[in-house]
Amino acid sequence: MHAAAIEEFRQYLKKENHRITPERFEVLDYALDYEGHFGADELYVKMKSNSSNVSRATVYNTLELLASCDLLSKRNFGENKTRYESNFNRNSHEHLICINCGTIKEFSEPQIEVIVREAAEKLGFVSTGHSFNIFGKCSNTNCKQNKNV
Amino acid sequence: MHAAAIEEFRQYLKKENHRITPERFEVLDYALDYEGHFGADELYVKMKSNSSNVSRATVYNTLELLASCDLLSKRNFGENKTRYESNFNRNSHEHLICINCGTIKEFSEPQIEVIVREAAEKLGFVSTGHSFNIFGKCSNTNCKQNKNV
DNA sequence: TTCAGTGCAAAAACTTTGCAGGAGG
DNA sequence: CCTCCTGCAAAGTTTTTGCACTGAA
Repeated sequence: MHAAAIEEFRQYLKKENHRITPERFEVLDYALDYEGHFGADELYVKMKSNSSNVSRATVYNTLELLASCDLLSKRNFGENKTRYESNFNRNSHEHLICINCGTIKEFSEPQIEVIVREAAEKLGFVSTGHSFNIFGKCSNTNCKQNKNV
Repeated sequence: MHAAAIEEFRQYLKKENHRITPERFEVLDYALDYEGHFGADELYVKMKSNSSNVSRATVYNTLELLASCDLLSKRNFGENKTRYESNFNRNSHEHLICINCGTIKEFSEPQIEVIVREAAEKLGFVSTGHSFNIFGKCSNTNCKQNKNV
């Protein structure tokens, strides 16, 4: 299924002297299968409900590792919880978030890479990533109702 | 001291039918005096240590109001806590965050407003704001040490 | 064999909520 | 005088930590 991602993760773990454990690959599997953005606890609950017995601590720890090796991206849309999304076979993109219903849309804008590079250089940073979120109100008719962010 | 901001806040409260209470202006005062970005709880602790007796709930509530009327901006730098910063007499700006020591630098880039406008229009959103954060490593020599984000 | 990784539960950090009393309009 | 706001503490949410045990190398 996610053979390429699994291989990439395995090599990363090896290189960084982290142990290769079945739990870690189980988390990877669930993470890549998740549609859209997810929180660590959400993933943990989903795994539990599928009768996995991976612990909460392991899920949190593994997601951190997966973000370190760029298989996942860490996001934060202003709800004080960390969200992740799969990077696998995806291009860089930015987010538009509806402040009423929580709908998240994506867009790409090549110019942003240039801005990142120039700002980092000017201020003496080595950039490792960025997040660009636009907040607003979407055109969805029954928008107010579904507070399902 | 912050006469103009106080007046603006007063008018906002009136317009929105919120009551005008001394506690709210006390929070405003501390918020505008705060150097840089701060969390709600940080401000509460600071006020307590200055023997203010405004409650935690009131601080959280008032900061929300101050963000609604644009005297403060709400930020989130990926630490799962809401941060605020004074907007008063400040131009729009973006942030560069050091992932080691938490140093935050600012920069401006007029092009970003254009990108925001175009993306919102294309996806049918009415934009109410944006956040653009670049993460990276700063050039500070003793950077690893001070984890004082 | 060794120690990083795991499961579990408890603690921590930040925020929200419920309630009773008090003050703004 | 009617409620909105306040203070307080308790509860809620998400994440981290401590500890003893297990299993990868």
